[in-house]
Amino acid sequence: MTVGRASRHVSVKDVAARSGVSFQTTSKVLNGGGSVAEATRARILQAASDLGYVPNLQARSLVMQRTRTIGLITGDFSDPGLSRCLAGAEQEARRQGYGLMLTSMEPEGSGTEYALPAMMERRVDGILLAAPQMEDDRALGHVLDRTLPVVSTTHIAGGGVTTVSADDEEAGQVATRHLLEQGHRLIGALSGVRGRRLTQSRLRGYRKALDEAGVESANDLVEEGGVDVAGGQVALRRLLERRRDVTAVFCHHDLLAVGALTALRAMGKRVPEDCSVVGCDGLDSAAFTSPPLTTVRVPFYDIGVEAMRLLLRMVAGGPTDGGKDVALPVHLIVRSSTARRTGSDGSARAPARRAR
Amino acid sequence: MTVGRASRHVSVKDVAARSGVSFQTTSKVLNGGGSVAEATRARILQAASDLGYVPNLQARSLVMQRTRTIGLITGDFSDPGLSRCLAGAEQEARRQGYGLMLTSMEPEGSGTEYALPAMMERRVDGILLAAPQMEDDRALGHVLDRTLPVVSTTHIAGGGVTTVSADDEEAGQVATRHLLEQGHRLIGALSGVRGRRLTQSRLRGYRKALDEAGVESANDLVEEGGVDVAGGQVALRRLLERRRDVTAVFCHHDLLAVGALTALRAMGKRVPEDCSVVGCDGLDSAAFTSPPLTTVRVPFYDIGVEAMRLLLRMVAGGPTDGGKDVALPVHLIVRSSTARRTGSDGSARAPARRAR
DNA sequence: TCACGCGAGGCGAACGTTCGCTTTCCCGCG
DNA sequence: CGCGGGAAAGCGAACGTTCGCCTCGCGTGA
Repeated sequence: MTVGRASRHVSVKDVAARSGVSFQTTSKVLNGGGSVAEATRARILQAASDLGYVPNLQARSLVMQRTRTIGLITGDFSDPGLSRCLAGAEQEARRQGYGLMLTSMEPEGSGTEYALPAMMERRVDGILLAAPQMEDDRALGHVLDRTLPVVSTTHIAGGGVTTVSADDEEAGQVATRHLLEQGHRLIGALSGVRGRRLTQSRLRGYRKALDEAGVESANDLVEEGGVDVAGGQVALRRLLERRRDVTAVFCHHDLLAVGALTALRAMGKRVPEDCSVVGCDGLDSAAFTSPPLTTVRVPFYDIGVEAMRLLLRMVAGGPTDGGKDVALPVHLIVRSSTARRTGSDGSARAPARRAR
Repeated sequence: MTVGRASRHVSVKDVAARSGVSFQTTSKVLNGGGSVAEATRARILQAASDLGYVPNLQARSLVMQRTRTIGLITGDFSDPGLSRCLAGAEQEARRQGYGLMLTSMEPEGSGTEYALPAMMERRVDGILLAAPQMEDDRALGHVLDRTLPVVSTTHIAGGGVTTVSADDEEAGQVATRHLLEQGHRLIGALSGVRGRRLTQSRLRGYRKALDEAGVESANDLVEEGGVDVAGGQVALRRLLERRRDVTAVFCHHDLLAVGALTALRAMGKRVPEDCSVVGCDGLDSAAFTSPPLTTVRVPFYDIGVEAMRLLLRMVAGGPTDGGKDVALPVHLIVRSSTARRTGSDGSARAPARRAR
């Protein structure tokens, strides 16, 4: 039950008054600069702690022309991958003593008009973009102030923006190779949202692996699954309607794979005996599907850390090598949703290796 | 390839110079205050837009003594529930024109020493706490400046902090009642982290429902499952070792339920024929377990919205009715992991009602 | 003895705003 | 014709810092 307005914050002047020096001297002490007698230093420090002095970063930023704050523009953080990435970014920023201004955008992409101005008004030192849905938002890429350091975890329309992400082509390739090694020759794919860079890369990896092995990579082997489990279900159905002889499916992300798993079960097909399924992303939950999902682990957390690290380096005045693209390695996690291709009998069960 | 440091930001003085008035007049126009001739107003506005003027919120905050910024202290946002809640809070803050300073804390609870000062230095107008792991952090509750509006989504040790959360007791009660209605009489529970308020509330609801029905609620019917799927698996095993005649289990959250599901399958038990399972939280993924999980939906998003709304009301100077507790309603979602208790034959399959 | 140097601290300005008060000017009314 | 009043704009101060430069006084070397 607080009564009135908060009592005024204590400022450096208050501390100065209490220790009998000018406020500038106080400032010196509190930032470790200048030469101050040991006695007065101690007196000031004491006064500051007595009064519970908390420096005002607003004022400091005003004169320093930097806020030690990074703007974080993100999409939907219910997305497990994104939120891992955010966690990494946040932790790294914190480690380096930076604050984070958070804005998210609606799935439909609205919010750009709000997010950018909000960050600019607050004079953030740099911007970290982690919003897949705005990779083709031309306005954004255009509006983005070129003088402000920016790093993105997705490709940005205008180009020229530094990017940190996973090696998505490799991901597609690794997943597909795994299926090929298991003897599969007719391998379908459930893709993510068609237009996205991410989707294109994973698709490219998939095709590359097939080509390497001299195996068919027809267009009607890939079906767009979109973004969620339900999308995976209908995509798998459609794929199997067209090509019922498919023995393995590469899903562009784990949610699609979950959809595929449930759809297959509903159709009375056994996984992996009748059809192998491999996912991508390596969500925690993928370890607990039935059967546990073989997937390609994407280091979301590290992407966040690395992106933030790069951004802060740019902020600190490092070389603004615009448009540099960093790709982090991925790796396969073999569980039990994939197995050697069998003849008509479903005898061979155990997959090659296993991991958690 | 940007060359030097960013060219100075354009300030209200620059705009003033360009339109031939004093900067104070410019300020007047830009905030809509005071009386200014229509002609000059237009001229100033034009100049501002020509120059691409962006107001400096730091400076404004300095004189206004408010930042229009809320500090958000959160736990692990990989937690789907938490991240939904954050999404709600973010959206509501944005809607009301507030910015968000984000800090998260490590699972072990470290970070408090960092988070609070970081927020105070930046002079946030209020703090939204959404970090389950620090509900028993005495230091926090104590340190928390009583003059600063604070709302939390979990109980805070010191007390006196306004709280917005779900009606967790009701959740436990609803879930358990559902099982009772299905004819179950020996109902186990897999609890969350023992010490937590949340766990205690759900447990209380569970016991209340059992008592109402005059059914046994022995202590050895509840097993601590902790926080993740793996925890759910071992907890279920332990529970069934002790009481193998249990026909239904109430899990304190969906991850535990997933663990229970996989453990039951591994033990060769069918769900729901041999054992019904009901979860809690209503995560999206619960719709895609096998079988799809009956669960109690917790309105995480709304909790975020409501908490932020309340906080902003306090910030705006509304009554600081300290320690008020808001509990949002929950509701049952019936899927196929629960069914009527059967005799020894597993004939009755279809659950009462279904929903997605 | 005197100038010089240096340690300790103060002073003024600047950062980009908002806000209240004053000045100027013009118009209308008594 | 004089005066009050209101619209339009300017001015000064304040918010809480940092920073460069100045001043003071004391010890020291020539």
